[in-house]
Amino acid sequence: MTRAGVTPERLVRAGVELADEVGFDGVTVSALARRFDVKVPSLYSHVRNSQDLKTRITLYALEELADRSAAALAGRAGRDALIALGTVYRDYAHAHPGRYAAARMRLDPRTAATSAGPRHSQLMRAILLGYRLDSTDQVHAVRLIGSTFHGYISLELAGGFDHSDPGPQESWERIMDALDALLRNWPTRQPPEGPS
Amino acid sequence: MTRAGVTPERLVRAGVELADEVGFDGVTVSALARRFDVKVPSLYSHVRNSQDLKTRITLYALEELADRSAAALAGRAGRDALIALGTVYRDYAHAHPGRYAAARMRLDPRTAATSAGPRHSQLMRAILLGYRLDSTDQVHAVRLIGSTFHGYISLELAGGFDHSDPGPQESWERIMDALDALLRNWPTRQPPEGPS
DNA sequence: CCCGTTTCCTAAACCTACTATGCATCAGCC
DNA sequence: GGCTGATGCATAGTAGGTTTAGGAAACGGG
Repeated sequence: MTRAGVTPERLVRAGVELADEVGFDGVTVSALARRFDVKVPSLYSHVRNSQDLKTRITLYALEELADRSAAALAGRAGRDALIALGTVYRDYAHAHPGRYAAARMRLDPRTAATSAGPRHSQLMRAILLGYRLDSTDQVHAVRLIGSTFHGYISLELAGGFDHSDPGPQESWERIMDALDALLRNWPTRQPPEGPS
Repeated sequence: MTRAGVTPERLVRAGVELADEVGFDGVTVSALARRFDVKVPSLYSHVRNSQDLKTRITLYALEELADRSAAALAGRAGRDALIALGTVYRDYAHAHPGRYAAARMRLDPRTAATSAGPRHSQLMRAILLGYRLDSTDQVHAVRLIGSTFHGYISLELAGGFDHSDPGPQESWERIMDALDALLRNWPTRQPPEGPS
């Protein structure tokens, strides 16, 4: 009975790859045990339960995505920064759909606080430095950008743009343009009536 | 052995309610059988399998949401229409999170084509009649609006805005303002540099 | 009233999560 | 080199999910 060499770290790594192959929901203790050629209960020495496993995968994905975001944002501001961050998210979701799904899983507040989540908020906020928004508008703008990024990626991955004409890449670029224009010209309050 | 009176329609209705109570993922044939006080295999006379059940729930939710959207859009245009549609989506997601999740499930192309999905596209496009966009920009604008709506609702439901200050209602209103401003002033192409 | 259809059942095969428990192996110490 | 304790992995078993096969009982039309 030679040992398979299971460790929590290797489990998470394998879980991350499994997620990209079969989807985050397909990450089960059983599937992971098969991958290690080990019986299911053996994994419970290394991971508390299925939830714990998924949480670790989520934390891994959040870190990885935050690292890539930080790298992409270095030295960029305004429109460049906006597009760079959006592209990192979108590329990550395409290359690693399981990890992207994992990164969206809700964490309990205590775990979330020590995750890379706050780093993501920081980075998102950094984009706005290139645009002149007062501090209360910044929160709203961050939420708008986050919503649009996530919404677009989510719909695109779900195949929502598959059967209509302009490719998703073109729409993405136009939407980045639109967001940039919006941030440069953020409406002060209830905008006036009539044409511009 | 008095009959329980299970029909596909009643199953879907119950499944829809169950989804709102325990989440769309919690809709299982077993849970539904318990709700009807009937043994699990009995349901397989009325529904092909678990996937079929979920598809039917999705179709129901898509219809219902399209009906509400159409009602809300009647007689409205431009900014009013934009906010009305967004509010319908968001209110629906809050009141019926399970149905909203169901409505986002991917359908196979054949089923999708006969679903209320196309109606949703139509309604979304109708909003843009109040704004002057050329037809290629319309597709991009529809995708932007859809992404932002879905992204915001998704993040809000996932608790993403729970632990920071301005309430989600305020951000939502400001984002509707921003979208309206953007649509009234849609950037023609790569926008010029420099301040506005 | 009786027969066919429908509705629901039991039984059983197979998946996943998880717990309890036990044995084998490895590291370190004498 | 052999003992000892911690660790790695296994077997066994509970519990709940999906699904198929086949059978009995209720309902409804002739």
